[in-house]
Amino acid sequence: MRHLKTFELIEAVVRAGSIRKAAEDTNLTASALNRRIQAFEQEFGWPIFERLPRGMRLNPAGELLMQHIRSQRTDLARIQSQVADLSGERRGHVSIACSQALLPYFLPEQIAIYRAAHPGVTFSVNVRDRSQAERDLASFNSDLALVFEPIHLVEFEVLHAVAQPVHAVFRRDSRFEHQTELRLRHCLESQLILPARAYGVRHLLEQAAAKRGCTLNAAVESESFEFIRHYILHENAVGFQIPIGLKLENDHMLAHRAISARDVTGGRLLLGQMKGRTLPVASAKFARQLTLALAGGPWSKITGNQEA
Amino acid sequence: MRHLKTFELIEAVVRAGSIRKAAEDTNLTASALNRRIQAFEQEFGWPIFERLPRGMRLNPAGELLMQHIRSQRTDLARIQSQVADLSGERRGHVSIACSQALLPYFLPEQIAIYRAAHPGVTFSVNVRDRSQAERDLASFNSDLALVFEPIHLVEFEVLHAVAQPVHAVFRRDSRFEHQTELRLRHCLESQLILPARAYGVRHLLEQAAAKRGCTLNAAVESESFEFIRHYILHENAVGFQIPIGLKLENDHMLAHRAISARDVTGGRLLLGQMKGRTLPVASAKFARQLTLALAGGPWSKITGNQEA
DNA sequence: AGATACGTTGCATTTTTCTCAGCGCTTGGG
DNA sequence: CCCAAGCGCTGAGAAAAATGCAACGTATCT
Repeated sequence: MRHLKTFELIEAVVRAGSIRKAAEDTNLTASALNRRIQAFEQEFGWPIFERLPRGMRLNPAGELLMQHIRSQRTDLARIQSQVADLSGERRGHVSIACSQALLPYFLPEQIAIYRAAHPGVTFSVNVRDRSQAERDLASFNSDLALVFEPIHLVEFEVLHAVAQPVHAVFRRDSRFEHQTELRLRHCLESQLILPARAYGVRHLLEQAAAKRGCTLNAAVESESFEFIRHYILHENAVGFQIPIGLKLENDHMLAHRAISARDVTGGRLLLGQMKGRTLPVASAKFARQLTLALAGGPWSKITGNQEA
Repeated sequence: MRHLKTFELIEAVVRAGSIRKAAEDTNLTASALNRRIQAFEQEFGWPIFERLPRGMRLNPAGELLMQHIRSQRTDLARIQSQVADLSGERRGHVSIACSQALLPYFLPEQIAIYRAAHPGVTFSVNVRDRSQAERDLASFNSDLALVFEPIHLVEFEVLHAVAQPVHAVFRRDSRFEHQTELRLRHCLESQLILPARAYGVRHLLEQAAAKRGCTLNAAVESESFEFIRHYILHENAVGFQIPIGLKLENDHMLAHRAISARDVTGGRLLLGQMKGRTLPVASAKFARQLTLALAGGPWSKITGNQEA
């Protein structure tokens, strides 16, 4: 949009850290860019940048303004989305910040379902850990967040929540295959493949272990859930994940089963948005679909034994 | 602001109802204005005006956009106000929609107190009836509303509420002067000077009368509370107002006294803002002052007999 | 049917914005 | 200790965008 050019330029300067670098990014001369910034500061009434010998940085006034710029831009996008909707065009874009567990099965399926009904709607899916996801919402970088056990919850408005017990993942030929109830102490006797400490599953396991006075000794630790699943095939070890990231149907190699709730308390998978924000039409509709899927789908029923 | 020029022009067209009239208001040619509107519609993606043979009118998309424009403008003003505040300048503007009763004593005093502390803050005070006041908030024309017995309350977020019984106003030489308790039936024996039907006091009186099966016969009816007060001096009649609009101290001509709560239920004076909106610093601070004044000041204690 | 008010368009003109070159300044490295 | 590099900033001419003017087509009201 033409009339928002000034705002875009300001953002470019913030990103680049200096006028000269931002000028290159925006296909402008440093002098032209400089003058637009100065003209804006004049109209605004106060400087919004600190001039440092190495470039520009936002001052407190600028930080305040940046918030306005971001919310203003997404608000306008929302209006356009609403207009598109009332024109019957069903266009729009949905941006989601999510935990890794949603990547293999749940989100691909849900997005495919939605796009089958509304091919004009595009999606962007970003993997974020549980604190980053909330920052993404607050800075308007994502419309929705679907995260396991978020931390802060200050700007986070919960749209839906489902319980997700921690599941142990193991090879089909392991001794767990035929046990009726899975206890944590049995798992701890095996080699452990643990997710990194930033993740909710790890956090729940640590809590459970601490309560029992034992420690978790990871044979292998990884940030990638996909790696963990694949590693288990090579070494007869046990991994831990939440069921929404695991296959429901049979698999000839891997199986998974919930750990008894007596040992490890289950976590919550939360669908949320930024508090108080009105979402674009497409995002709001997709959120409704996710809510229904989470509430009514098989995901919510996974509390007992399942095979991977 | 330069980059909001397009928005201002769109607003001008909405107000004027046609490009040519709006062009005069904005010191532009119809052709220039027309082209800017067209350019904006192009960028926005959809037309926002209906072209009628008699001029332009917003279409549904335009209505949606107008909401954005208004909220966007006030949001920017809020940011500027916050910046002014953190620069220690304590500048800003407070716009208030209020009932007539606040005009003679309460608001002038409160604004004077505030401006003594913050001379950089300017005020605009607009008299609005109880439904108009809420519309003013919703369209961002006012930051605050201070109204007696508002009607809709949908977009209205109550910041503070105080009870205001209906008071009878009469000449000092009237027979009410020495009565201990004032009953409605005594008042109805006199000539009545009533406020217009739109006002809350009238509404409460009508309710009370209807409950008793009697009717209110106005000798004189007026929209102006000031007129009513002055008229009573000429004809020995009785008027009705709420105490916040009446003098606390003695007055050699007029006196007032609460009507028994057994006869007329008291109304509520509400201080409010638009639901969910973050007010500019100056407005928020002034609202806090008003809240304290209403809660702790003599206004809240006026439930018994007082002299005007 | 004529007058009027409306949005819209082509073209010359004015205003704004941008580029180019250069200045003064601070900083990091030889 | 000086010099190169990077920074924000300024002046003057070039380029681009916005504007004004006159005119056109059309629907409404009298």
